[in-house]
Amino acid sequence: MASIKDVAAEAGVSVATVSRVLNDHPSVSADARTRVLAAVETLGYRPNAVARSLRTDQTRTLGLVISDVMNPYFTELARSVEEEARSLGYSVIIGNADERPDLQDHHVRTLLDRRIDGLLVSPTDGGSPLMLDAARTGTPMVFVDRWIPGVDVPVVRSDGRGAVRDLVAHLYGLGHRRLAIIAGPAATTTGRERVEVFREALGAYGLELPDAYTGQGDFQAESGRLVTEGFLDLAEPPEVVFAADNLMALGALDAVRARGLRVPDDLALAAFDDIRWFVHTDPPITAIAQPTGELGRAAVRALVDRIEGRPGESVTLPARLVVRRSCGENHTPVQRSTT
Amino acid sequence: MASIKDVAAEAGVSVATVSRVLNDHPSVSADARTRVLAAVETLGYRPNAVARSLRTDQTRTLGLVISDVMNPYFTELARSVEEEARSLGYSVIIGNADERPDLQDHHVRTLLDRRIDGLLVSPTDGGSPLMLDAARTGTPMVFVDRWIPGVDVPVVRSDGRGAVRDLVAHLYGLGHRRLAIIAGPAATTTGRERVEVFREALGAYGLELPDAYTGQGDFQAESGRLVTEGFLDLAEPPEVVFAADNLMALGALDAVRARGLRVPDDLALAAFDDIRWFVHTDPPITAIAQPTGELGRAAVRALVDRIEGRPGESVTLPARLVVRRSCGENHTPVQRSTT
DNA sequence: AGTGCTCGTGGAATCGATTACATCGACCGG
DNA sequence: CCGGTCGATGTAATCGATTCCACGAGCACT
Repeated sequence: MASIKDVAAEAGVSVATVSRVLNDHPSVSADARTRVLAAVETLGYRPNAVARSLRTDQTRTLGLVISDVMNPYFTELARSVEEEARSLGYSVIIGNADERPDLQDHHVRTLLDRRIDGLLVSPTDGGSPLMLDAARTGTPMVFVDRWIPGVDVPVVRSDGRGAVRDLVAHLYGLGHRRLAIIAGPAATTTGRERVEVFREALGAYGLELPDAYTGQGDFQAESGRLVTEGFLDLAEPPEVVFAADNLMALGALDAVRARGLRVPDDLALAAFDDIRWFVHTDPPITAIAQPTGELGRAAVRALVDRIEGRPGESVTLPARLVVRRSCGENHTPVQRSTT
Repeated sequence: MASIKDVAAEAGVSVATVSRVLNDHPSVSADARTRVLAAVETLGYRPNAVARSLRTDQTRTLGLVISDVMNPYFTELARSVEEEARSLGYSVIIGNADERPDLQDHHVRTLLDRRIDGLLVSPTDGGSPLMLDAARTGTPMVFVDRWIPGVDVPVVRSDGRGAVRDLVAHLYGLGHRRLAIIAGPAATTTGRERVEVFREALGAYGLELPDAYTGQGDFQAESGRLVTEGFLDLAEPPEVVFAADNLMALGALDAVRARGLRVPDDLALAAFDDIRWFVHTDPPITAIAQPTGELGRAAVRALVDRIEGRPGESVTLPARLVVRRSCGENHTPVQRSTT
């Protein structure tokens, strides 16, 4: 592969001049410029990004460590992150943690080794020493979706409080009184928060969230299935299950089906995170939709701001309720959306 | 960030010795080794992968350019690719082409600039000069799922011939005679091939595939919807629609629903690519399942073989039919699977 | 004419690793 | 006791860019 030296030789100038042409530095003569450009063309020269990075100490690459690529929510997030990054002249390397802290650490480590300019993380846990360290020692960093409390890093996320309130209103209006939740891992902010918000919303209607109705999941489909089976085995099973993410909702659906029961008649179902497949399930699932694309874009903007020396602030965007048929037919005024 | 020089100073040895310790070269004294390791520890030193890559001319990174990350099939492929690569000591950078040749080119270019060790591609089109060039000039490369005919690059893919035959047998057994297909882009091998294989399988039953029953899609949901509407507008609409990928099947489902019709009673539906959501749609969708994970792993192995100087061969794995309810209740002997 | 700019250019240092080569003791066999 | 080998180590070249600095030419102003 041709290097800058070859180009310099071909054009009859020094490597310094070639570099100047390529980075369009002002003081290069028109003549030199055309000769260099011609040489670049004939040699099919492409600058070696590795060498450039070594010298300039910037890779124009962002790292994105997400909890689970197979989760459509994160896939969409990853896609919007890449799009926005590309439009700002950055590439992104995605690391899939699969909800495993060790894998998360592995990815953070290799990304750091590769000297990415900044890191976007949706933490799987409370934060390993490695990540805390990176944050402290000044690696530009932004949390997206989930975050680690007490760490001084901007957070880009959505606030589901209003939407969960709308959901509870919807459920209450439908006559449901025994509501259960499949929580996410307590180590994640979203895992904890969604339960709290739900409990709070129930409180407004004088309803409780007993321990028996609080199942512990891990954001994966299988855990949703297991927890739902537990609910169904209860002497007095809940009337509604609210899954804290889309995969656990899928698992819940499995569990209900496996018993020959039906949604919403035997058990109503709602989920946090709206994905396009929810329109096509049987029945279509009522969900809380996050502005996923906007979240990804905002996160990249915040990170790039940090990288380029600007402030880079936290952003919180509201989620909204999308009512479908999985909680029963709807006749209340809280309906907000469709499709 | 501490460099190898700092470590050398701290340990009281030369950088060469530090490097030797880190790459466990045999001739280093135990004493030097422990001192270096201690220094590494206290300084929290991590080797700069950028510098190392420049010197060794290898990045231990694979590039993966896929057609569409939002397609669950490719998401799963990407995941298995990353897993296998990681186990072999490589990282992977994913580029999402979104079925757009220009984006595909953009990613190939930046990956090449970053001097990735090898490239895994699922081409969106017939191949740009850039990609053809890369293949010719010796960049280790492997095609996965789709390929470009006439280019001397190993191909890892699945063969749907047998499964499509099983599908047609299943449909025929159910009494269907008017079968239509939503094809993928003619620029892709899978787009063309699936139509041919389908036509061939129909032929075995004395059935034709008229032009009117061959809709042109682009592997995206919207095109599936459009094509299906066209089919439904026909004076004599087909009894079955076979979508050449999962997203177009989703679009077809939309189209059928939008008219208040039902699957499979009014129109039966089958898809190439099985994804977990198909179990949960209404009705569950009959599909041809590729061994996606195995495909991804085999592709990585072939690529790494090439990179490390071993042959690196093409692999073809069989797909299989998974019968569900979207084509009508099944009483034929060809049923092969469940779940 | 002399001074001081600016402009275009090349030489060389630099980034942080790896590694060929040289050096120096120690040890071994004859 | 001496030449040779081997093991441990350091010095310096190298990878391919960017960029500081120096230099010379041309030009304007006094």
